[in-house]
Amino acid sequence: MTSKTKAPGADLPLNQILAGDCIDVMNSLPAGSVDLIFADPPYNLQLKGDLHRPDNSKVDAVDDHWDQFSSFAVYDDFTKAWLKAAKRLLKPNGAIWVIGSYHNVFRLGAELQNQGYWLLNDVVWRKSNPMPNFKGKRLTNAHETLIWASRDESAKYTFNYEALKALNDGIQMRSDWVLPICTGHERLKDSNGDKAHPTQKPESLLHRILIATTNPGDVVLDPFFGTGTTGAVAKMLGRDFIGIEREEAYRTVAEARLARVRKFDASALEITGSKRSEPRVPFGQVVERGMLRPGEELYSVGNRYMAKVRADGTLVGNDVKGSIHQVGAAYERAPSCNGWTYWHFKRDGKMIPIDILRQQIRAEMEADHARPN
Amino acid sequence: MTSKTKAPGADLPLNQILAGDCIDVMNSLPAGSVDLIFADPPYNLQLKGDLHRPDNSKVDAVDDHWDQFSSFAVYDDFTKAWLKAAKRLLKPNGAIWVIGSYHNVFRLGAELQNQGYWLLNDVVWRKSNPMPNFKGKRLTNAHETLIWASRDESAKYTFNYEALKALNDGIQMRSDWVLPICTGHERLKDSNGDKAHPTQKPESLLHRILIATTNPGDVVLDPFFGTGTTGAVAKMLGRDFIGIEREEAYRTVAEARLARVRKFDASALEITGSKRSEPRVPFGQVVERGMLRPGEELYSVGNRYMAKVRADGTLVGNDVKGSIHQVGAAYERAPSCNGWTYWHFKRDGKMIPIDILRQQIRAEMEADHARPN
DNA sequence: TGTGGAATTGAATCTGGAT
DNA sequence: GATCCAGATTCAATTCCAC
Repeated sequence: MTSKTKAPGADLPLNQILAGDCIDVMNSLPAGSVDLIFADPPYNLQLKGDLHRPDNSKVDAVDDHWDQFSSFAVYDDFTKAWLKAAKRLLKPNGAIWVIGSYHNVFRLGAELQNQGYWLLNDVVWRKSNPMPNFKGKRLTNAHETLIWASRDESAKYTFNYEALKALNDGIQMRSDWVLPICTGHERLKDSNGDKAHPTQKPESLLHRILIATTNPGDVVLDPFFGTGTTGAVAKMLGRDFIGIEREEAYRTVAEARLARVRKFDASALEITGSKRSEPRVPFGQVVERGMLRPGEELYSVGNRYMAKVRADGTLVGNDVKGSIHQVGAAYERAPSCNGWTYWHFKRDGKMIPIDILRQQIRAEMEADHARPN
Repeated sequence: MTSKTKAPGADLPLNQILAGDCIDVMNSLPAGSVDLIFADPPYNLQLKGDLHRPDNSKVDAVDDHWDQFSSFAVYDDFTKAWLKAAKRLLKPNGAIWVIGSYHNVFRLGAELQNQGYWLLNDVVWRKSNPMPNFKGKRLTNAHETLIWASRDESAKYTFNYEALKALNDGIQMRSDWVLPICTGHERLKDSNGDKAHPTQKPESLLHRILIATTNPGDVVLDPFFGTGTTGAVAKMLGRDFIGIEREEAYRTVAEARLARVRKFDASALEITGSKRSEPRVPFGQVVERGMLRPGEELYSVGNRYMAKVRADGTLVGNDVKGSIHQVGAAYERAPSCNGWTYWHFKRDGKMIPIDILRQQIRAEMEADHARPN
């Protein structure tokens, strides 16, 4: 382990996991010594009873003691304190990433602003495989929010624009990132075979963050280190890290994990490869976008049947309601039907298949993806 | 314009644009009279003199000298005031949507929580055609954030789950919505041919919001009405609206726009409903009507368990007696069980779920209800 | 060893009406 | 307000297991 010429404090405990409360530990480190902070603080979930899936299995909820706060005021005090300690540690051109859900992220963002951090972007992690909403009472909670902020308005923060553009097939990176949640072999297990940490983040997320906003040799601090995803990716990418973790069980898992990591593991670079396939277009989008109006009549192939569009993107015909596919199948007494090619709308006396509209939407998406700059 | 019997205040100024400051106007309206609020508040922190404290005290100009902290405080005062006025207007089961970007949305969300609104989801509007980032210094700002919250934790808010699922081709709607920004003929122009409003929202966004969280006849308030997207979509979808707008120029454009809008057919506004709203059928009715006889045997899913029907509509199995749900739950050692789909009876050697019998009874009730007297 | 179907699982503020 | 209880409710990815 070499001391860094860039670092003001040569005594910086690099590439280690420090035990203890993150505020105390941060305050013990030299000011202005860290390039980037990644922080995944407790979300302050306020869960009531148990939640069961439709098959009656029980959801393994986040009920850990470290996520319990008695009020927003207590949570805000905690947030104020660690953000203040974090700011002191940042170099003048340093930056921070925080991640949260709607339970806590508004409080994080507001306090960042209050303390004079300068918000650069909010970034949405769109989960490709989120947990569904089992009770049908809300929207599927399919994303988390990250906030990227520099130490203050004058900071000359690091942003590797071209590297991110390259990661995104040559198109500039947007503020919404589609990445899968952490599952499979990447998900660390404890000795019982249960998940070692309830909220382990995927390496692909940290990979993108570190590629975007650090350079090799930078010092990355994670005050809520958990099972050490930040440290693992930092090590792979040739960045130095400092982890802080209060729970001994997490530290143990993280130490073992870090020992297994190899620097510049080429496979890490392939994690975020983009998949190109024809995107699914729900018929409802055609209605929402006003390409067809609720009440408008659609006609079947051969003009034998008619059905009307409803505001929720279903069709209603004679005694039949349902999707474009279901109503088509019912009329034809067929087990299935491709509604996109079956149904037509009239324009200037001509019958036009609704698939034209889907192609228009796809063309827009394609044009957007291919737009230069 | 008809007065609504549902509304507590028959003097509610429905389907109009009210001129004036939104806080003053909201405070002049009767409490508990609005089903849904959609709010797109200004997020300009440069405060071009258009924000003032609730007590109307003059705010020191911030355009001459950037003072971040005082400007946040002023913005927070403004947010507090209008959210408080909004909460007073909501019916007990009412809800609110607010939209913002990273400049203001964290302050909005935190204040919603502070005031006791109950956050239901944060929703990401993922723009399919955002403005690119020209300088290459940050990520393309390709989304805005909406927050959906009920008036308080106990509110029985409206959520048309099945309709949204239909809009999304049969898969439950997620918290990230991909919709294009408002362009083309939908984008309103002023007499110079310039865009009439800098942040006109697409009708598709309001369509989804109103389908999701209102029913026909509901009262929707927009305190920052602008060019009236909320009113236009509300009118199309058979909802009543109240708009508040301070700027005469926007009111003029909105009035003209609303005059052009036509309501959709009633049949087109019918949406896919929830099973919860179907009438409850006691299992005892199945026995009373002779569809199953006392003593008849029912078999569980997978044919593993058996129970006998008793004359009072309960079941008796091995050491278990009770409702179809209770006996099913006991056999499965599950916290609950839907007996209607769990139990099957035999006819001609085939296993048929007893839910078929419930559907027959419901169909009879339907036919009976529809029969003219 | 391959393949197809069943089982498992993930940061969750996840019911509602009658009594 | 607390309690009881009918009965409605899931998507994608991975792993496990039977054959």
